[in-house]
Amino acid sequence: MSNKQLADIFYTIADILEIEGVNWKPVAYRKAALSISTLSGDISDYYKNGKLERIEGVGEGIGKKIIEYIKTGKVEKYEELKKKYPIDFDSLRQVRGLGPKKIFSLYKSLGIKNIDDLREAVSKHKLRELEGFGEKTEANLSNTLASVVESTEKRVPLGFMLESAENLVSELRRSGLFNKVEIAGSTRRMKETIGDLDILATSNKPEEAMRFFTKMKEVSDVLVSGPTKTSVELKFGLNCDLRVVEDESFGSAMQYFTGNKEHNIKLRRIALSKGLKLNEYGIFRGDKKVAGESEEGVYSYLGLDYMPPELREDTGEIEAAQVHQLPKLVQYEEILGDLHTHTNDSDGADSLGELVSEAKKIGLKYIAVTNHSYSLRVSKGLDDKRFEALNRRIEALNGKENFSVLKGVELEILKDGSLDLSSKTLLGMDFVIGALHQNISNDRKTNTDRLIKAIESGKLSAIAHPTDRIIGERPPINLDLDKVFEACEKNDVMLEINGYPTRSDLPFDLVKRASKYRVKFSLGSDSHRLAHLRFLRLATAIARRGWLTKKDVINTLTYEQIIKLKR
DNA sequence: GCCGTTTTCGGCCCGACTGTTTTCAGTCG
Repeated sequence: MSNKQLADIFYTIADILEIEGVNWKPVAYRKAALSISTLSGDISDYYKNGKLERIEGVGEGIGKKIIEYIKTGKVEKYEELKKKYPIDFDSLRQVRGLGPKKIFSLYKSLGIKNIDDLREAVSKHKLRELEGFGEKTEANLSNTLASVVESTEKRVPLGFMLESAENLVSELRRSGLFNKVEIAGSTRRMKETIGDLDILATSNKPEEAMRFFTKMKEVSDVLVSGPTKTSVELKFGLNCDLRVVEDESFGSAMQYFTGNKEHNIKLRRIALSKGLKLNEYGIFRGDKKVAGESEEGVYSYLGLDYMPPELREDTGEIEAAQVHQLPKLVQYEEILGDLHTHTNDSDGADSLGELVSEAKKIGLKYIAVTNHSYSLRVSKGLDDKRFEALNRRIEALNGKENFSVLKGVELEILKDGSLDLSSKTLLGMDFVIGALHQNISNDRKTNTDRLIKAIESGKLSAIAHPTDRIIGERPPINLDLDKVFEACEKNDVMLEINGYPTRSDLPFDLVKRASKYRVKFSLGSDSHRLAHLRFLRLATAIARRGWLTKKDVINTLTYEQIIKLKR
């Protein structure tokens, strides 16, 4: 049972209802499906807590079907519809260019039920005869099918491609063909993973500019090309849309293409309720354009405070902006140091000296060196004695050239919740991050009790990457997070926001949830080599996406202030 | 089927591109 399976059921119900010509219900089912597939916790937890109808797009009817699914593993309405239309919508939907109408048309005329049937029909050139299809469509489908397997759900962690994206934009700017070029979309919102790259530009020579873009060395294929919109496939494994708009519409276009979709839809509803029309070209009263040149102008005309892109997820920011209650988010420049790094004393690639000089170079004021403790053998964890020696080396470096190093450890929390180093060693540390790395596939209570025992030890400064998820590899471990947050509040233990791209942990929605408790957050890059220090920026982005302010984040404190926080 | 400063009925975001068709339906974001 999973959120995704349930979401797929609702997507399929939506597709079938659309085929049958039913109005609006498909919209409702899709909306619910989207909400469910992007939920942070398991859907059955929402049911247990009586919060099903708090999920956006879930009302009485869909709520009943969710309960039916949780209790029986099935949704009767779905089973009925599937009997009538035995089509594998889940996989066919993934094929670019196929929507419910075309899928049904293929089924009705050729009996195509799944991807294999489709492959065969395409290879026998059967599609070109069908009404509404043609040779071009058949050829496009043939191309798409060749890559359909690897292309499904290929979201990439933001941190791994942010620099490439920024380089691409710099290259466009250097061409001299554009007036403005900016990154939009989920990259601008600093979402933890991105599915494609959106770039927005203005130009006096749009055709020439588009041609330049399609010929760039980073481009491997051109998917769509028009005067205002061009989509390409990039060699570093992402699709990229470039849109060119007029300068006078740049603000509303930035707003529109930054999203997210739900945020935009809500904005348009607000515009409608004020007798206005909002689109990517501006705000219009009748035919008269009343805003659109700047993004601030768009929000302010709708009676809203300006919202930093990181907040635009439709998780309450619009409502807060209406009553001027948006938080003043922690700024990237306010982060003075990195509180999670490794050297080659455990599993890092570089020496203490190299790490320190690189950190200084990029403008940090301090770092905590937090190597692994003894029991994490695969990472060459240090025992009490080796930490003692390392800490002497750190002390010798300290305070020189306006830079400081905190003596730290990423400490293994053992199977029974006890700690991996002696109390004496831990008391000599400036920053202790407790972590679960091993024996983590236990039940919820076992995991939660183990972590809480460590939190109550009085020896921890923070919990490292609290959910332990690895994006694309493994789901979060089974934990009662509210109990964990509560224990952190009681025992003055911080929560880490780990900016390493495949961790991004805590995730932003849980940061927001945790901040309802009186807890502080520590940011760390989890650097294992010099180039990783840049991931501190991503941890800051998650903090901002989780609505944190300067006072919530201890990396805004100076070294002297942090060591005074000692346990 | 959902939802509410349009509030328990009557709306539901909006435009670009493509391919097929010759004025538009389907798909996508």
